[in-house]
Amino acid sequence: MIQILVADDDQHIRELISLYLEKQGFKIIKAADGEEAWAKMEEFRIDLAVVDIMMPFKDGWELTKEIKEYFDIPVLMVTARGESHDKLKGFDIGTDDYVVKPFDPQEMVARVKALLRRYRVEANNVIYMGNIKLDRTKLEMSAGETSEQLPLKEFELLFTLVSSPGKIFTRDQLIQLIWGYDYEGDERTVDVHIKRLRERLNHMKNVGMEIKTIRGLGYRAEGC
Amino acid sequence: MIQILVADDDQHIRELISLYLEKQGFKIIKAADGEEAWAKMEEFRIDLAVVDIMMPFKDGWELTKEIKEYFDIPVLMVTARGESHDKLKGFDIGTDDYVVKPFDPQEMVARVKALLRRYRVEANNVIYMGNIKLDRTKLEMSAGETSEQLPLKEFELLFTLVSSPGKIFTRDQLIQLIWGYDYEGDERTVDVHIKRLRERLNHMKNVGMEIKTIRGLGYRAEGC
DNA sequence: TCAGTTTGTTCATATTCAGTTCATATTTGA
DNA sequence: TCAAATATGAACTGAATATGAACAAACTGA
Repeated sequence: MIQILVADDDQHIRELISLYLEKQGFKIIKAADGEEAWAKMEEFRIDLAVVDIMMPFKDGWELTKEIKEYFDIPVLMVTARGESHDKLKGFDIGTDDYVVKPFDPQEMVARVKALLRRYRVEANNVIYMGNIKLDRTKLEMSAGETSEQLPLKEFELLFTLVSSPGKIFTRDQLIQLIWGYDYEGDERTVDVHIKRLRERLNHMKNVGMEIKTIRGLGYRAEGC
Repeated sequence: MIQILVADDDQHIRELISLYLEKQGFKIIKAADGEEAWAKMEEFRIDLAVVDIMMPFKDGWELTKEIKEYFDIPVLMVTARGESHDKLKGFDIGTDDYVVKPFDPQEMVARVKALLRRYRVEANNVIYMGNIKLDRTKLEMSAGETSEQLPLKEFELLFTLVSSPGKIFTRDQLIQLIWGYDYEGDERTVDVHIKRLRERLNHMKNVGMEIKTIRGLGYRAEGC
């Protein structure tokens, strides 16, 4: 069951949002201000948060910042008209998308679904990073219109890195995870696969990510 | 607030465990069988699960496996005497620790705390000082919007200093801690790394801390 | 079955850069 | 003021990584 936190001090809007989302089969946890919203975040396992900017006690910026710091979930912000300047600020602190009041409920629902789709490790076999999509069932990497099938090892390597963006993997860890603990071969094999992956990522333009070398440690996937 | 799931079909044991854990200030979410436990996992944000092996509908193995697949939390299993063979199986699927019935509630509490500590410590790869944040998994230093990746030695040096703010480290101590006791090189190497760190900290504005020289002794991290 | 292709690994070599050293300047405290 | 400690800039070096190519193994389709 997907659970969504709706934080808005205006009861009407709160109910409106909840109504439409419930119709989609989501379970809604409601909060009337920022403090309450944070309390609910701590209590419930939340998949996505819809956050109004203007709220008593703790405003939407503050709340979103805290959510992003402690949870790895998408946040949809609700802004009033004329707060457009703030939008940037919102994205900086990790908002994923926003709607402007008054908004079309259908559009809001669409955005929520898009965010869930984007964030979801769809059936654990599809993950996203930057502009690329990795489909494990097809060993396929795609970006925009182009897509390409990768050799098994290369795919697994990329998939592993992308499954924890930012995390540094040592060669040893990668070998354990992909080749298995009893692999006898050379650690440098990883380097070669990394090189080939980089070539592919270069040929695909606008991938929005790269594999970075952490000298002395290993590799990591990084947005760019 | 730390929230713990207690899954046991025996009401007495469930209450016993809950009682002792509540006394420690934890919030307890209770479940009487595996299915219910999973439902609670989905509903609440759980920090740790205490799981009995023998449960109706979905046994402890199954439950633990699912928990481990979808959540990154420690699981303490409760086994009946004579299930010792199964213990291994339990560890295979990712149990972190177990107690054997009948158990000493004090011991159970101790194990829960140890698990929380262990998991926290492992999450202790991030420390803060002033306005900077140091993420050891990424070798990353960030302050506000900007962040930067440091070379290994520089990072370890900064991390060491910041992990005990105010404490004076001699060059010798730093070398022992970072380079190892068998380092043969020059003590002055520390100075150079300190210098480079200071350059970085200067370029980052508003870091809220500095590395101070204690003439004749060494260095320390200081708020400012 | 067999040539042709793809994938995975190894190896030899080129390149890079973090870490160190060193020479010199500056600061500090008595 | 002076000697000792520390800061600084720059050059060096070697270990780590990147790269190109060759080889081996597995797979493909006729």
